[in-house]
Amino acid sequence: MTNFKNLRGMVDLLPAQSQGWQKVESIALDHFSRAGLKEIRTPIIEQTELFLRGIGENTDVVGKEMYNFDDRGGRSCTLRPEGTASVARSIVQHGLLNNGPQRLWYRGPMFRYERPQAGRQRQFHQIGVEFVGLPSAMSDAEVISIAWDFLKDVGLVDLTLEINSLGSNEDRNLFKEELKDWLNHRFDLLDEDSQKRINVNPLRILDSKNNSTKELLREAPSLNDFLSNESKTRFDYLQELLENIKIPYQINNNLVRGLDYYSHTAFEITSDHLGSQATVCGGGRYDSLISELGGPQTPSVGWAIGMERLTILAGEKILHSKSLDVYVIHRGNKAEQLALKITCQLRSANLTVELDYSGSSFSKQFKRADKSRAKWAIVIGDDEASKDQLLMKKLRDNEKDEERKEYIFSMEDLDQLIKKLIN
RNA sequence: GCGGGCGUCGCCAAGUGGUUAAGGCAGCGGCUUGUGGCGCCGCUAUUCGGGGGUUCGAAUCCCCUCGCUCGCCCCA
Repeated sequence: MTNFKNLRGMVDLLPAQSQGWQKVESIALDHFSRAGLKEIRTPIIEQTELFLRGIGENTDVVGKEMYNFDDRGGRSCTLRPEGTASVARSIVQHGLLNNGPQRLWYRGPMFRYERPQAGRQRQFHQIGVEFVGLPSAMSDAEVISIAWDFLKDVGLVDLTLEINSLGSNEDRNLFKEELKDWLNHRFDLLDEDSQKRINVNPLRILDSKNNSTKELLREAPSLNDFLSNESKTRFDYLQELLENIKIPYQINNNLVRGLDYYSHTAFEITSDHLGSQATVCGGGRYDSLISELGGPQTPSVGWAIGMERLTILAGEKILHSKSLDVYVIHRGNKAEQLALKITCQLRSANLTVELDYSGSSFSKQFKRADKSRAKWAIVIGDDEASKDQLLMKKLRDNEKDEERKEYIFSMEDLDQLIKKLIN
């Protein structure tokens, strides 16, 4: 076998899809720049330790999904499974916080060794936002609104925003102990996964999908009841803010999320058009991540959107590509030279131009011109070339014959020609 | 990592053990060596994801492997 294939879960983005991605990305960039965000680009490889510390050793992502390897110097390296830890690292390393809070966005490939599924690949792409150094509930609301408006603008419908408060670290630790206690008293009633999690990550049991565990958990203590007054007030205020800017939300007290660094606000935006991987956007507040990585205590909030899932949802709507203005048809040696010349000139006048390379009959070239959906054809053959002229013909206009007009231009009259093409 | 379905030309597919692997779309060429959107004609898989096995004979049966897909876990 001499043919090569892509590795499992590593997907080629083909020309048919790349236009849709570009469109989505340009909408994102537009939203980000209007929100005053700056881009940050970090390497896709980091030392493994960063993710162990940042994401948490007991999370699934770290425990079973990372691509790790030793480099030639014997350093343990990891292909980043998410963006936030790297961004936090970079901010601390370069002392960006000395310039005040950072409002940033990033995009790029992430890697997780999982079984591929619809909307899930081993190399996948996130576009994300981080507000670093801002403690207020208002920043939570703003960050959520950036995601929400962006997704709406891409044309997504039937989105649901779910929010929850995980409380402060103290709230959560108190609750964890209480929950562990409660669960241990009912150990035998739990499913196997949940039993394993009791000591490692009891919070995750809360959004167990196991039916009998779900049933049992109805009676369980709720994190909500362990929130301090301060945390509660904060969460209430966030809701008030969201209502104020007319972003509909649902409270989901079981929304915990799988990365250890979250505190207070956690949120997800989901769609029921995605199959079982319903989350398009996930995020939350991470007030202790930066200090965990050796920086100052820095309250922060952010989210990430999965590009694969987003483009699945955006579907056809987004795929309209820029249509061609001109298709250049030519035949003969002299004509060829003029054809290339006029193509370049039109492009520098900002027109979209495609040049035929087949060298086949005019009839064939016209068929291709028609198929290209260009508005105009420019024709250069021996006749035109010898007179330094070109012929321009209007294509597919209202499907009416009288619109198929032809015009002859001399190569000198470029300005007139362009004017004709643009109107 | 676990469980179910699937894999025939660039795309959609028929074929389910017997000597030549339908068809449609797209592509290319011609009818029409200088004029398009229709029509007609022709060409395009020594091969059925890959490897091995069973058989006189396999795309069709078996094993392994790769990939896709759905669900679980988890997440974007």
